[in-house]
Amino acid sequence: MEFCCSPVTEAVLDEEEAADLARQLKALADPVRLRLLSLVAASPSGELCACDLPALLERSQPTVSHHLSQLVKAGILERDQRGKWAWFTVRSERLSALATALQPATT
Amino acid sequence: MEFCCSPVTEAVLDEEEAADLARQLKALADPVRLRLLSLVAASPSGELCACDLPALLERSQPTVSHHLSQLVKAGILERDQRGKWAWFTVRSERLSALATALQPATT
DNA sequence: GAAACATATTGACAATTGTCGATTCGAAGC
DNA sequence: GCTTCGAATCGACAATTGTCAATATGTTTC
Repeated sequence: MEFCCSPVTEAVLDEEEAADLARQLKALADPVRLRLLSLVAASPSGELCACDLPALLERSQPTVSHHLSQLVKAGILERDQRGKWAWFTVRSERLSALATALQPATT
Repeated sequence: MEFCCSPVTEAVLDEEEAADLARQLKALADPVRLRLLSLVAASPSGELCACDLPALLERSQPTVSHHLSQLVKAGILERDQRGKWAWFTVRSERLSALATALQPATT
């Protein structure tokens, strides 16, 4: 599963490209996950401990864990286990690839 | 409902921004709608008649109509009724705004 | 206005999703 | 090895979604 996809406005997506891009966009298309992402991205150190997220997001620990794994599975967040805590960072290049896929052609 | 949102990586999204951005991304997060979008965007004239879409997408007419209205409601496509046919164009500025919302900070 | 045809709406249904409580897994420290 | 505590998984449930067949709406032409 590599960096998907060429801009949607450039050429007609085939079924596979469309499915792949849809899968990644779906991972982002949830308010809790978007806030989660922005919390990690905007944190001073660029990383956040999972332990702080239930309070910040006002969701239960299992729910937060579920959303975290969705974002990791989609390649948007990266998980790093340090001792008993799990830390998360944004994979900017993946986010950037998605932004490019949506960017209209520079015509 | 205006152009949403500032980049997710720039500042922590509040609930409302997150919900609005999620709503728009959700409109894109489907393979049929992504192919639909790319068909319209990549068409030589920049527009496409709804009448051609069921065949191109291999979906029933009601299903295509459903997806079209999702994209229009999200502000990503624009509908133009000309006689008995409905023509669709991409609202590039909206797509561009979404791309910007995902673009990581230029750090 | 009646017929023809393009598109939207309705109704139904299976599949997926977001959520939480309860439980399990796993790593540190004793 | 046992305890502690952070995080993942399980089970359940309501809500949403993608799909199509059937029907309705709207526009053009006769």
